[in-house]
Parts: sequence; C-alpha cells; structure tokens
Amino acid sequence: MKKPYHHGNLRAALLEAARARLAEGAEATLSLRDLAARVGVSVNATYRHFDSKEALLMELAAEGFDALRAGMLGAVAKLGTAEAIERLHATGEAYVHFAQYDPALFQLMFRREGRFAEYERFRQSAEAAFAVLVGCVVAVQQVAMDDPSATKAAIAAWSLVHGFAILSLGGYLEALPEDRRPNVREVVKMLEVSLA
Amino acid sequence: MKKPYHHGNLRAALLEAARARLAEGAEATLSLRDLAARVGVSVNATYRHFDSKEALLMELAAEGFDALRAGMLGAVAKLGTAEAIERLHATGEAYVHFAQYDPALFQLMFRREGRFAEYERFRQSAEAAFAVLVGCVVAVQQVAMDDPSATKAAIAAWSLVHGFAILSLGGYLEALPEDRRPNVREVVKMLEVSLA
DNA sequence: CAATCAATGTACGCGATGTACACATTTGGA
DNA sequence: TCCAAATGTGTACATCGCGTACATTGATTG
Repeated sequence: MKKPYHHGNLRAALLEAARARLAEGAEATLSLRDLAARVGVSVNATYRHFDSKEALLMELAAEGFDALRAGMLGAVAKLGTAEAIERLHATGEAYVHFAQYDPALFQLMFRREGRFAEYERFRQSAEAAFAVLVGCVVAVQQVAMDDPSATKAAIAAWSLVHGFAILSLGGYLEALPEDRRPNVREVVKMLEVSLA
Repeated sequence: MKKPYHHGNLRAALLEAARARLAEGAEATLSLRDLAARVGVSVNATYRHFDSKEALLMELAAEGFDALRAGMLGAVAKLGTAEAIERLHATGEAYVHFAQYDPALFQLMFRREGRFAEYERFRQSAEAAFAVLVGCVVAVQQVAMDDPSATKAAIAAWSLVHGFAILSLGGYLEALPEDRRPNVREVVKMLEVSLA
C-alpha cells in the first residue's frame, strides 16, 4: 500500500496539521512549507487549496470561532435548567477555558486585524460566537433579543472574559503570587451584579 | 552643515523612529532595516544599541507602559479631589483612550508573550502600570494596599478595560450598529457595583 | 597620542513567502 | 471511451527580513 498520488482530502489535512502545529507552538513560527512537509506534500500543492498562508489562517480562525461557540453552548447545555445568570457564568467560563485549552488558536483568532471584509466566512463565525453571549445576557436581563442594552452588556461581558483570557495567556498575571490571582470563576462573577 | 559621522543619540532616534513608524502601521511590518534607513544610518549601527529587533521592541513596549501609567495618573490628577470610584472610572477610561490613541504601540505592549524574565525593565514598567489600578481599587474598597481582594478586583478591572480595548482595536465591534455599541464610559461603569 | 567607542560598507547564511513552468496522475463527464 | 479538469510533483527563482562577520574610518576621552 503505497501512498496514492492524490491525497484525498489535502485541504482538511492541511488544516488539521496546522491545528496540531499551533498546539505546540506560536502562530509566528508556523510556515506553509512546514505544514506541507508534515502532510507529506509539496509546497505547491498547498496553493491549490489556499490562496495564501493568510487564507489558511483565516479559515483556521473561523473554525476556531465555531469551536468556541460550540464550547460555550456545550457548557450551558451541561448545566441543564438553571438560573439565567448561572448560564452566563458558565458561558464566560467556557470562553476562558477555550482560550486556555488552545492558546495559540485563541490568539490566532484575535490577531487577524479585522479582515472581516475580505473573509466573510470569518466574520460570520465570529458573529455567531458573539451571539451566544448576547443570548445569555438577554435571558438575564429579560429583554428582547435586539434590545440595545443587551448588546452593550454582552460587549462588556465579552470584554471582561476576553481581557482576562488575554492577560492570562500573555503571562501578565504570573508575576503575582498565586493567592492574589483570581480564578476564572471569581472574575466571571463580576458579571452578576452589574447586569441585573 | 554636513551630517556628522556620529549621530549623537542614535539609540533615542531609533526608538523615536520606531514610534513614528508604529503610529502609521502595524508591528508586523516594522523592520530594523527600514528604521535604520529612516534615521539615515546603516543597519549595522543599530546593533550597537540593541541586541536585536526584539530588544528594541521590548524597550518600546516598556516605554509604552510608562506612558500608560502616566496617562492614567494624569487622568486622576485632572479630576482633583473626587470620589474614589470616579477615579477608578477615570483610570479605566484613560486606559482605553491610551489604546485608541496609539493602537499599534498598545498591541505591541501586549504581544510580547511574557518575556518578563529576559527583560526586567519591561516587567517593572508593566508592573508599575498595574499598580496604578490596584491603588484605585484599594481606595474604593478601603482595604490595605496588599489586600488580596484588591489585587483580584484590580485584575478583574484590568481585564474589563483591556478586553474592551482589544476588541475595539481588532474591529470586532465594528460589525454592530453604532447605537448598540457601548462607549468607554458605559463599559467602565460596570466596575462600579461589583467592587463596592 | 593611544585606546576606545560609534558608525560605515559590503557581504553572507538562513529561512520564509509567493510565483512560474513543465510535467505526472487521477477522476469525472460528454 | 477519451479528453479535460483537478490535483500533485519538482525545481527554480525573486524578494524580503534577520542576524553576523570583517575590515575600516571618524570622534572622544583620558
């Protein structure tokens, strides 16, 4: 059984390799050539499936947002029926956990410098993920889905968990002794009061 | 008046050029060679003052933290005597404003991937900036400067403003219509209740 | 005046991106 | 069935960025 001339699903394989590669290092050191080599394919072949390295990364980032959304929804689902505020907490926690579980992917997702216009798929996935947060806030505030105040509160909530994730990953909290560092739960609780 | 063989203060000039360069573009497209050309100096000369591009960027980032600290302190000072909670608000606003005033520098500061160990100067400046926040929280909570709860609350506050800054700069909020986007003040107000 | 510092010029080695061109192998549709 | 399109291979190249080396020149300082 020699390897066939055609890979079969090179596109998916490249993305998978990129994911694996990301898990073990930073985005900065991810090269197309390395990816091609890992999959056992020539560099040129990669260009049959992605216009550029950036295009590949954007696809990866979009899938990241899909996974983030799934992670948040999953956390809520596992909670069963619960207070709306607790669901919001769970969602926030899931957000941070996602970031900590795959830091490189998370950073990748938020270092695309707003190329929403060029990559529609990316925009949609990012928006869908945000919608989960808005949904939670809507439930807490008991307002209409398109209520401006819900969107604003959701952004504030997003800011909080996102900021915490970034600062954690960046190592900016490591300088502090363990007992003075809040854990995810403590941070997420900050959402409680100000939204009620 | 021909230009002298020695520049005089090349180190400072390089940093200044880098700052200017940052103001008009992203970090990713900043090259040592370009910097040297701008200052009118050979590439080699730059290595007399900085071990590497990274070292130059770290210095720039450290100065960024100094400026951020000054900005926050300045905002508080301009407030005169005021409620502690208002000072915290002002500090948070100053944080976001700093980010919006010089986005590239701000991103630079937070994309150094925790090289605190290698660059002590950087660590100190970052810590000093954070201390301003802690100070505000301490005043609000009326606890001792080294009270763990103050540190934790300060981190939460930091997370909030930082997350908002990042999301703003990344363009992740631009998808939403203007009237559903919170402004700085609205976001910062979230600090109020949960810290009291 | 000698030593040292600061800067020049030129040239490499390395690695990464994207592109081009000619060619091979499958696969699918007219 | 056969031709065309899609997918891959190999090799080569232009471009750019980083860091380094080496010999040399101009300024400063003790």
